[in-house]
Amino acid sequence: MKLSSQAQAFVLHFGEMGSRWGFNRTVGQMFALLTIHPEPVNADQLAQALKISRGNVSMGLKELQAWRLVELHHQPGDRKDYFTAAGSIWDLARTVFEERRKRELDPTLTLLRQLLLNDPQDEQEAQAQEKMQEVYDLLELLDQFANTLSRLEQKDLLKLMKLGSGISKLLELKGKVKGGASRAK
Amino acid sequence: MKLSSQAQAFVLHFGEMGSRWGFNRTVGQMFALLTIHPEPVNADQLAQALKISRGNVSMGLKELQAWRLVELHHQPGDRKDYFTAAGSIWDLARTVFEERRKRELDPTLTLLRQLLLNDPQDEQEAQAQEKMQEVYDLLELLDQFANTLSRLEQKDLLKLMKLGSGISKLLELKGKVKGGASRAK
DNA sequence: TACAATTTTCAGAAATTTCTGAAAGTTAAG
DNA sequence: CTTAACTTTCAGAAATTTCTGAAAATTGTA
Repeated sequence: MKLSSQAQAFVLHFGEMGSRWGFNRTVGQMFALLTIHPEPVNADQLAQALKISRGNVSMGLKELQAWRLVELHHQPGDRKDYFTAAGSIWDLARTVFEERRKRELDPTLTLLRQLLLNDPQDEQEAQAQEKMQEVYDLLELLDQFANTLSRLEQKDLLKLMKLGSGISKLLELKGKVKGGASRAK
Repeated sequence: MKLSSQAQAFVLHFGEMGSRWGFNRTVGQMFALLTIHPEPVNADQLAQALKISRGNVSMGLKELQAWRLVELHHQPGDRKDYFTAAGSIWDLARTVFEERRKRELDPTLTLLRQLLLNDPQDEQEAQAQEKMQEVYDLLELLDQFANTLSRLEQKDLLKLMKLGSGISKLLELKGKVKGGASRAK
Protein backbone atom coordinates (compact mmCIF):
# COMPACT_ATOMS: atom_id res chain seq x y z
CA MET A 1 0.00 0.00 0.00
CA LYS A 2 1.46 3.25 -1.16
CA LEU A 3 0.32 6.62 0.13
CA SER A 4 0.48 9.70 -2.06
CA SER A 5 2.30 12.61 -0.49
CA GLN A 6 -1.10 14.26 0.00
CA ALA A 7 -2.38 11.28 1.90
CA GLN A 8 0.88 11.09 3.79
CA ALA A 9 0.49 14.69 4.96
CA PHE A 10 -3.10 14.09 5.97
CA VAL A 11 -2.17 10.99 7.95
CA LEU A 12 0.75 12.65 9.70
CA HIS A 13 -1.38 15.62 10.62
CA PHE A 14 -4.05 13.44 12.16
CA GLY A 15 -1.28 11.81 14.12
CA GLU A 16 -0.16 15.15 15.48
CA MET A 17 -3.70 16.28 16.27
CA GLY A 18 -4.56 12.91 17.75
CA SER A 19 -3.69 13.82 21.30
CA ARG A 20 -5.95 16.87 21.16
CA TRP A 21 -8.80 14.75 19.90
CA GLY A 22 -8.47 12.01 22.48
CA PHE A 23 -6.19 9.40 20.97
CA ASN A 24 -2.49 8.90 20.56
CA ARG A 25 -0.37 9.53 17.51
CA THR A 26 -0.53 6.14 15.87
CA VAL A 27 -4.23 5.73 16.55
CA GLY A 28 -4.77 9.11 14.91
CA GLN A 29 -2.73 8.03 11.91
CA MET A 30 -4.56 4.76 11.56
CA PHE A 31 -7.88 6.55 11.75
CA ALA A 32 -6.81 9.03 9.07
CA LEU A 33 -5.57 6.32 6.78
CA LEU A 34 -8.72 4.26 7.10
CA THR A 35 -10.77 7.39 6.52
CA ILE A 36 -9.24 8.30 3.19
CA HIS A 37 -8.54 4.80 1.98
CA PRO A 38 -11.46 3.48 -0.04
CA GLU A 39 -10.51 -0.21 0.26
CA PRO A 40 -10.42 -2.31 3.42
CA VAL A 41 -6.93 -2.52 4.90
CA ASN A 42 -5.35 -5.24 7.00
CA ALA A 43 -3.07 -4.95 10.00
CA ASP A 44 0.12 -5.72 8.10
CA GLN A 45 -0.65 -3.06 5.55
CA LEU A 46 -1.22 -0.53 8.32
CA ALA A 47 2.06 -1.47 10.00
CA GLN A 48 3.90 -1.16 6.73
CA ALA A 49 2.26 2.09 5.60
CA LEU A 50 2.74 3.79 8.96
CA LYS A 51 6.08 2.16 9.74
CA ILE A 52 5.01 0.97 13.16
CA SER A 53 5.14 -2.42 14.80
CA ARG A 54 2.55 -5.09 14.30
CA GLY A 55 1.81 -5.07 18.03
CA ASN A 56 1.14 -1.36 18.01
CA VAL A 57 -1.30 -1.80 15.13
CA SER A 58 -3.13 -4.45 17.08
CA MET A 59 -3.48 -2.16 20.08
CA GLY A 60 -4.49 0.76 17.91
CA LEU A 61 -7.20 -1.23 16.20
CA LYS A 62 -8.51 -2.31 19.58
CA GLU A 63 -8.69 1.33 20.58
CA LEU A 64 -10.45 2.32 17.35
CA GLN A 65 -12.92 -0.48 17.92
CA ALA A 66 -13.56 0.81 21.44
CA TRP A 67 -14.34 4.17 19.83
CA ARG A 68 -16.60 2.35 17.34
CA LEU A 69 -14.75 4.04 14.50
CA VAL A 70 -13.80 0.97 12.47
CA GLU A 71 -15.57 -1.95 10.92
CA LEU A 72 -14.19 -5.42 10.44
CA HIS A 73 -14.40 -7.11 7.04
CA HIS A 74 -13.18 -10.33 5.48
CA GLN A 75 -11.99 -11.05 2.00
CA PRO A 76 -13.01 -14.44 0.62
CA GLY A 77 -10.11 -16.89 0.79
CA ASP A 78 -8.06 -14.65 3.08
CA ARG A 79 -7.90 -15.24 6.78
CA LYS A 80 -6.68 -11.74 7.62
CA ASP A 81 -8.92 -9.15 9.24
CA TYR A 82 -9.59 -6.14 7.06
CA PHE A 83 -10.76 -2.80 8.39
CA THR A 84 -12.56 0.25 7.06
CA ALA A 85 -13.76 3.43 8.69
CA ALA A 86 -17.21 2.86 10.20
CA GLY A 87 -19.50 4.85 7.93
CA SER A 88 -19.45 8.23 6.26
CA ILE A 89 -17.47 11.23 7.42
CA TRP A 90 -20.59 12.46 9.16
CA ASP A 91 -21.08 9.14 10.91
CA LEU A 92 -17.49 9.20 12.08
CA ALA A 93 -17.70 12.76 13.35
CA ARG A 94 -20.88 11.95 15.21
CA THR A 95 -19.25 8.93 16.81
CA VAL A 96 -16.19 10.87 17.89
CA PHE A 97 -18.48 13.55 19.27
CA GLU A 98 -20.51 11.03 21.28
CA GLU A 99 -17.48 9.21 22.63
CA ARG A 100 -15.88 12.44 23.68
CA ARG A 101 -19.01 13.56 25.44
CA LYS A 102 -18.91 10.33 27.42
CA ARG A 103 -15.27 10.59 28.27
CA GLU A 104 -15.10 14.31 28.95
CA LEU A 105 -18.38 15.01 30.72
CA ASP A 106 -19.81 11.89 32.31
CA PRO A 107 -17.06 11.23 34.87
CA THR A 108 -17.26 14.79 36.12
CA LEU A 109 -21.04 14.74 36.33
CA THR A 110 -20.84 11.56 38.37
CA LEU A 111 -18.30 13.01 40.77
CA LEU A 112 -20.18 16.26 41.23
CA ARG A 113 -23.42 14.42 41.89
CA GLN A 114 -21.59 12.57 44.66
CA LEU A 115 -20.02 15.64 46.18
CA LEU A 116 -23.27 17.57 46.15
CA LEU A 117 -25.01 14.91 48.22
CA ASN A 118 -22.98 15.86 51.28
CA ASP A 119 -24.21 18.62 53.54
CA PRO A 120 -21.73 21.46 53.77
CA GLN A 121 -20.01 21.59 57.18
CA ASP A 122 -19.19 25.28 57.23
CA GLU A 123 -19.54 28.54 55.33
CA GLN A 124 -16.43 27.87 53.28
CA GLU A 125 -17.78 24.54 52.15
CA ALA A 126 -21.19 25.97 51.43
CA GLN A 127 -19.61 28.50 49.09
CA ALA A 128 -17.56 25.83 47.35
CA GLN A 129 -20.66 23.71 46.90
CA GLU A 130 -22.50 26.62 45.36
CA LYS A 131 -19.81 26.84 42.70
CA MET A 132 -19.85 23.11 42.21
CA GLN A 133 -23.59 23.24 41.74
CA GLU A 134 -23.14 25.88 39.06
CA VAL A 135 -20.53 23.75 37.34
CA TYR A 136 -22.80 20.75 37.61
CA ASP A 137 -25.82 22.56 36.17
CA LEU A 138 -23.82 23.83 33.26
CA LEU A 139 -22.16 20.52 32.44
CA GLU A 140 -25.45 18.69 32.79
CA LEU A 141 -27.10 21.08 30.37
CA LEU A 142 -24.16 20.78 27.98
CA ASP A 143 -24.31 17.01 28.21
CA GLN A 144 -28.00 16.97 27.37
CA PHE A 145 -27.52 19.41 24.55
CA ALA A 146 -24.67 17.38 23.09
CA ASN A 147 -26.90 14.38 23.37
CA THR A 148 -29.71 16.15 21.57
CA LEU A 149 -27.40 17.26 18.79
CA SER A 150 -26.00 13.81 18.23
CA ARG A 151 -29.48 12.37 17.98
CA LEU A 152 -30.66 14.90 15.41
CA GLU A 153 -31.14 13.69 11.89
CA GLN A 154 -28.38 14.84 9.61
CA LYS A 155 -30.80 17.00 7.66
CA ASP A 156 -31.85 18.89 10.79
CA LEU A 157 -28.33 19.13 12.13
CA LEU A 158 -27.20 20.61 8.85
CA LYS A 159 -30.05 23.09 8.87
CA LEU A 160 -29.22 24.13 12.42
CA MET A 161 -25.51 24.51 11.78
CA LYS A 162 -26.14 26.59 8.70
CA LEU A 163 -28.43 29.02 10.50
CA GLY A 164 -25.54 31.09 11.75
CA SER A 165 -26.70 34.15 13.62
CA GLY A 166 -30.17 33.38 12.32
CA ILE A 167 -30.45 31.18 15.37
CA SER A 168 -31.34 34.14 17.57
CA LYS A 169 -34.04 35.15 15.17
CA LEU A 170 -35.46 31.68 15.15
CA LEU A 171 -35.37 31.51 18.93
CA GLU A 172 -37.38 34.71 19.10
CA LEU A 173 -40.11 32.90 17.26
CA LYS A 174 -40.32 30.20 19.86
CA GLY A 175 -43.57 30.52 21.76
CA LYS A 176 -44.62 33.55 19.77
CA VAL A 177 -46.03 31.59 16.91
CA LYS A 178 -49.48 30.09 17.11
CA GLY A 179 -48.97 26.34 17.52
CA GLY A 180 -45.20 26.98 17.66
CA ALA A 181 -42.49 24.51 18.50
CA SER A 182 -42.64 24.88 22.25
CA ARG A 183 -46.21 23.75 22.30
CA ALA A 184 -46.08 21.16 19.57
CA LYS A 185 -46.69 17.65 20.81
CA MET B 1 -4.99 28.08 52.54
CA LYS B 2 -6.82 24.97 53.60
CA LEU B 3 -9.04 22.96 51.28
CA SER B 4 -12.03 21.05 52.60
CA SER B 5 -12.08 17.40 51.57
CA GLN B 6 -14.88 18.32 49.15
CA ALA B 7 -12.75 20.93 47.50
CA GLN B 8 -9.81 18.58 47.57
CA ALA B 9 -11.79 15.94 45.67
CA PHE B 10 -12.98 18.51 43.15
CA VAL B 11 -9.46 19.76 42.56
CA LEU B 12 -7.97 16.29 42.21
CA HIS B 13 -10.68 15.30 39.78
CA PHE B 14 -10.05 18.32 37.58
CA GLY B 15 -6.42 17.29 37.64
CA GLU B 16 -7.26 13.84 36.37
CA MET B 17 -9.65 15.14 33.70
CA GLY B 18 -7.22 17.87 32.71
CA SER B 19 -5.56 15.91 29.95
CA ARG B 20 -8.91 15.17 28.34
CA TRP B 21 -9.82 18.85 28.42
CA GLY B 22 -6.57 20.07 26.96
CA PHE B 23 -4.30 20.83 29.89
CA ASN B 24 -2.03 18.89 32.17
CA ARG B 25 -2.73 17.69 35.69
CA THR B 26 -1.43 20.61 37.67
CA VAL B 27 -2.98 23.18 35.34
CA GLY B 28 -6.29 21.39 35.77
CA GLN B 29 -5.89 21.48 39.54
CA MET B 30 -5.00 25.14 39.57
CA PHE B 31 -7.99 25.94 37.41
CA ALA B 32 -10.30 23.99 39.70
CA LEU B 33 -8.95 25.64 42.80
CA LEU B 34 -9.28 29.12 41.38
CA THR B 35 -12.78 28.28 40.22
CA ILE B 36 -14.13 27.29 43.62
CA HIS B 37 -12.05 29.66 45.69
CA PRO B 38 -13.88 32.95 46.20
CA GLU B 39 -10.79 34.98 47.15
CA PRO B 40 -7.81 35.83 44.95
CA VAL B 41 -4.91 33.39 45.47
CA ASN B 42 -1.19 33.94 45.03
CA ALA B 43 1.41 31.61 43.58
CA ASP B 44 2.82 30.52 46.92
CA GLN B 45 -0.62 29.61 48.16
CA LEU B 46 -1.23 27.54 45.04
CA ALA B 47 2.09 25.75 45.42
CA GLN B 48 1.35 25.01 49.04
CA ALA B 49 -2.26 23.92 48.54
CA LEU B 50 -1.46 21.66 45.59
CA LYS B 51 1.92 20.53 46.92
CA ILE B 52 3.76 21.40 43.75
CA SER B 53 6.87 23.44 43.11
CA ARG B 54 6.86 27.19 42.77
CA GLY B 55 8.26 26.87 39.26
CA ASN B 56 5.46 24.60 38.21
CA VAL B 57 2.93 27.10 39.49
CA SER B 58 4.55 29.82 37.45
CA MET B 59 4.34 27.73 34.29
CA GLY B 60 0.79 26.71 35.06
CA LEU B 61 -0.33 30.29 35.54
CA LYS B 62 1.29 31.21 32.26
CA GLU B 63 -0.70 28.46 30.59
CA LEU B 64 -3.95 29.55 32.25
CA GLN B 65 -3.27 33.08 31.10
CA ALA B 66 -2.75 31.83 27.56
CA TRP B 67 -6.17 30.20 27.85
CA ARG B 68 -7.53 33.51 29.19
CA LEU B 69 -8.97 31.66 32.18
CA VAL B 70 -7.43 33.72 34.97
CA GLU B 71 -7.33 37.33 35.99
CA LEU B 72 -4.51 39.08 37.78
CA HIS B 73 -5.20 41.17 40.88
CA HIS B 74 -3.18 43.06 43.43
CA GLN B 75 -3.71 43.57 47.11
CA PRO B 76 -2.77 47.00 48.41
CA GLY B 77 0.57 46.90 50.16
CA ASP B 78 1.43 43.44 48.84
CA ARG B 79 3.73 42.98 45.89
CA LYS B 80 2.57 39.45 45.13
CA ASP B 81 0.39 38.67 42.14
CA TYR B 82 -3.04 37.33 43.05
CA PHE B 83 -5.24 35.36 40.69
CA THR B 84 -8.91 34.57 40.31
CA ALA B 85 -10.86 32.67 37.70
CA ALA B 86 -11.76 35.00 34.83
CA GLY B 87 -15.47 35.50 35.21
CA SER B 88 -18.48 33.33 35.97
CA ILE B 89 -18.70 29.61 35.37
CA TRP B 90 -20.45 30.38 32.11
CA ASP B 91 -17.72 32.76 31.06
CA LEU B 92 -15.10 30.14 31.83
CA ALA B 93 -16.90 27.42 29.95
CA ARG B 94 -17.29 29.69 26.96
CA THR B 95 -13.60 30.51 27.02
CA VAL B 96 -12.55 26.87 27.24
CA PHE B 97 -14.92 26.12 24.39
CA GLU B 98 -13.48 28.87 22.21
CA GLU B 99 -9.89 27.95 22.94
CA ARG B 100 -10.52 24.34 22.19
CA ARG B 101 -12.20 25.21 18.94
CA LYS B 102 -9.06 27.10 17.96
CA ARG B 103 -6.69 24.37 19.01
CA GLU B 104 -8.66 21.40 17.76
CA LEU B 105 -10.14 22.66 14.50
CA ASP B 106 -8.14 25.54 13.09
CA PRO B 107 -4.86 23.73 12.43
CA THR B 108 -6.66 20.99 10.54
CA LEU B 109 -8.71 23.44 8.50
CA THR B 110 -5.52 25.23 7.54
CA LEU B 111 -3.80 22.05 6.46
CA LEU B 112 -6.76 20.78 4.48
CA ARG B 113 -7.12 24.10 2.69
CA GLN B 114 -3.49 23.72 1.65
CA LEU B 115 -3.81 20.14 0.50
CA LEU B 116 -6.94 20.83 -1.48
CA LEU B 117 -5.19 23.51 -3.52
CA ASN B 118 -3.12 20.88 -5.31
CA ASP B 119 -4.49 19.20 -8.40
CA PRO B 120 -4.79 15.46 -7.96
CA GLN B 121 -2.19 13.55 -9.97
CA ASP B 122 -4.08 10.29 -10.39
CA GLU B 123 -7.34 8.54 -9.64
CA GLN B 124 -6.12 7.41 -6.22
CA GLU B 125 -5.31 10.96 -5.25
CA ALA B 126 -8.57 12.27 -6.63
CA GLN B 127 -10.44 9.86 -4.40
CA ALA B 128 -8.40 10.83 -1.37
CA GLN B 129 -9.05 14.50 -2.09
CA GLU B 130 -12.76 13.86 -2.29
CA LYS B 131 -12.67 12.49 1.23
CA MET B 132 -10.51 15.36 2.40
CA GLN B 133 -13.00 17.78 0.92
CA GLU B 134 -15.77 16.09 2.86
CA VAL B 135 -13.74 16.30 6.04
CA TYR B 136 -12.99 19.92 5.31
CA ASP B 137 -16.61 20.85 4.65
CA LEU B 138 -17.73 19.20 7.85
CA LEU B 139 -15.04 20.73 10.03
CA GLU B 140 -15.59 24.12 8.48
CA LEU B 141 -19.28 23.93 9.23
CA LEU B 142 -18.57 22.72 12.76
CA ASP B 143 -16.11 25.53 13.26
CA GLN B 144 -18.62 28.14 12.15
CA PHE B 145 -21.33 26.60 14.27
CA ALA B 146 -19.09 26.54 17.32
CA ASN B 147 -18.30 30.14 16.59
CA THR B 148 -21.97 31.04 16.35
CA LEU B 149 -22.73 29.30 19.62
CA SER B 150 -19.95 31.01 21.48
CA ARG B 151 -21.15 34.40 20.27
CA LEU B 152 -24.73 33.79 21.33
CA GLU B 153 -25.99 35.71 24.32
CA GLN B 154 -26.29 33.56 27.38
CA LYS B 155 -30.04 33.93 27.39
CA ASP B 156 -30.32 32.59 23.85
CA LEU B 157 -27.78 29.86 24.41
CA LEU B 158 -29.72 28.71 27.45
CA LYS B 159 -32.95 28.74 25.51
CA LEU B 160 -31.39 26.71 22.71
CA MET B 161 -29.80 24.16 25.01
CA LYS B 162 -33.04 23.66 26.87
CA LEU B 163 -35.04 23.01 23.72
CA GLY B 164 -34.11 19.35 23.67
CA SER B 165 -35.84 17.48 20.90
CA GLY B 166 -37.99 20.58 20.44
CA ILE B 167 -35.19 21.74 18.17
CA SER B 168 -36.54 19.69 15.27
CA LYS B 169 -39.95 21.20 15.76
CA LEU B 170 -38.53 24.67 15.76
CA LEU B 171 -36.52 23.96 12.64
CA GLU B 172 -39.65 22.88 10.85
CA LEU B 173 -40.97 26.36 11.40
CA LYS B 174 -38.07 27.94 9.67
CA GLY B 175 -39.18 29.45 6.42
CA LYS B 176 -42.74 28.33 6.94
CA VAL B 177 -43.69 31.24 9.07
CA LYS B 178 -44.63 34.53 7.50
CA GLY B 179 -41.70 36.87 8.13
CA GLY B 180 -39.87 33.96 9.72
CA ALA B 181 -36.27 33.85 10.89
CA SER B 182 -34.73 32.92 7.59
CA ARG B 183 -36.02 36.05 5.99
CA ALA B 184 -35.57 38.46 8.85
CA LYS B 185 -32.96 41.08 8.19
C1' DT C 1 21.37 53.47 42.36
C1' DA C 2 20.97 49.48 45.52
C1' DC C 3 18.35 46.04 47.35
C1' DA C 4 14.95 42.95 48.63
C1' DA C 5 10.77 40.76 47.09
C1' DT C 6 8.89 38.32 43.67
C1' DT C 7 8.43 35.90 39.25
C1' DT C 8 10.31 33.39 35.37
C1' DT C 9 13.29 30.28 33.15
C1' DC C 10 15.23 26.09 32.04
C1' DA C 11 18.46 21.96 32.53
C1' DG C 12 18.04 17.81 34.22
C1' DA C 13 15.12 14.39 36.98
C1' DA C 14 10.95 12.01 37.47
C1' DA C 15 6.73 10.37 35.84
C1' DT C 16 3.89 8.92 32.27
C1' DT C 17 2.73 7.36 27.83
C1' DT C 18 3.69 5.01 23.79
C1' DC C 19 5.99 1.53 21.17
C1' DT C 20 8.42 -2.79 20.03
C1' DG C 21 8.96 -7.53 19.28
C1' DA C 22 9.02 -12.01 21.02
C1' DA C 23 6.04 -15.23 23.08
C1' DA C 24 1.49 -16.85 23.91
C1' DG C 25 -3.08 -17.33 22.23
C1' DT C 26 -6.63 -18.23 18.70
C1' DT C 27 -8.69 -20.11 14.68
C1' DA C 28 -9.56 -22.28 10.29
C1' DA C 29 -8.26 -25.92 7.17
C1' DG C 30 -6.60 -30.32 6.16
C1' DC D 1 -5.55 -33.71 16.09
C1' DT D 2 -1.92 -30.90 13.83
C1' DT D 3 -0.27 -27.25 11.63
C1' DA D 4 0.18 -22.85 9.70
C1' DA D 5 -1.77 -18.29 9.50
C1' DC D 6 -2.93 -14.82 11.95
C1' DT D 7 -3.88 -11.84 16.23
C1' DT D 8 -3.17 -10.41 20.91
C1' DT D 9 -0.56 -9.63 24.92
C1' DC D 10 2.70 -7.59 27.71
C1' DA D 11 7.46 -6.74 29.78
C1' DG D 12 10.77 -3.78 29.03
C1' DA D 13 12.72 0.08 25.96
C1' DA D 14 12.10 4.42 23.95
C1' DA D 15 9.93 8.71 23.56
C1' DT D 16 7.45 12.32 25.45
C1' DT D 17 5.60 15.14 28.94
C1' DT D 18 5.65 17.07 33.31
C1' DC D 19 7.93 18.67 37.37
C1' DT D 20 11.58 20.50 40.42
C1' DG D 21 14.61 23.79 42.27
C1' DA D 22 18.41 26.71 41.74
C1' DA D 23 19.86 30.57 39.09
C1' DA D 24 18.60 34.55 36.38
C1' DA D 25 15.51 38.19 35.45
C1' DT D 26 12.23 41.61 36.79
C1' DT D 27 10.05 45.01 39.60
C1' DG D 28 8.80 48.21 43.21
C1' DT D 29 10.71 50.86 47.01
C1' DA D 30 13.78 53.61 49.41
